[in-house]
Amino acid sequence: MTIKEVCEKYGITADTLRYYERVGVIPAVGRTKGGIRNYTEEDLGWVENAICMRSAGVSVEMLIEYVRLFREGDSTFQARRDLLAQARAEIQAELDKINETAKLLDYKISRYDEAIRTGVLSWDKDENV
Amino acid sequence: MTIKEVCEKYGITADTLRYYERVGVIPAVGRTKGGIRNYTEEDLGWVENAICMRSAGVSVEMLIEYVRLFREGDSTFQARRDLLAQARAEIQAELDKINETAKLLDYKISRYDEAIRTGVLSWDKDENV
DNA sequence: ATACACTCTGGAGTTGACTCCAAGTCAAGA
DNA sequence: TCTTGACTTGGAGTCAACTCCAGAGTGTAT
Repeated sequence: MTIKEVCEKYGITADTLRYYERVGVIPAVGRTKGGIRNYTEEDLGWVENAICMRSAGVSVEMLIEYVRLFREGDSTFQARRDLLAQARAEIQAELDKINETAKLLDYKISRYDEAIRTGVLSWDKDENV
Repeated sequence: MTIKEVCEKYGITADTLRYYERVGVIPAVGRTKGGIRNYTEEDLGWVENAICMRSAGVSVEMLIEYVRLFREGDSTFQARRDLLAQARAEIQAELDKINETAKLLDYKISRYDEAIRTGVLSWDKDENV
């Protein structure tokens, strides 16, 4: 699969794919004899994984570390598990923060709706913005 | 309240507080006659709000727009409500993505745990990394 | 009144994660 | 073979959101 096809499949730019490979977010992709990238199913698995993790805010640095450990082989199983667990904990913290903010936003929006509905366009003085 | 006290209260740097004020994430803070910031309870409400929204990934740009609308007065009630609703939708999308990734991570971690426990350090060939 | 910690401003620098570009190479169709 | 569009690399540029700095002013304790 060419880089263009991979881009279209995942809605990502070729520059980003090359960047991911260059810095090690995904392992090196095989090439044709002319030097052009030829993505295998396994490569696509790595690409998919990178996109999924990045979309959740897992850092590029952490993904690089994971690939590095993966390349070192079976002796890094525990280290890889621990890295994933760390990523999991980080995104859980993120989830908690976002949920809290979501609740606050829901409250604020309901207060605005009420104010707009009743025509009373003011807050209690003890209430923040 | 001085900037230092606000920093300590919220675990944020003075530079960030001044930055937020300079770009308009929070409205201008009152000063002593010598020109030193003196945060009121209302200012703290804005600071708290900014920190909460930023921690959930709401953009600085959106917070600036909210403060701008707020300063324009009651005629912007609907616009402010809509902006909050937009922020709410954005963080919901973020929540959905993170939850999806969390599930994948949980699965991967359980697979690693199983592999480590049984001593069988290999995946099925159809399974990605 | 002097020291010392704190604060001010404007502007430059940093970080993470891309994103773009130039100059050259590759490959499929006419 | 020639053209045209896609691909290559290395390196520079961009963007959001801070973060740091120099040089100057403030304020309080001795």
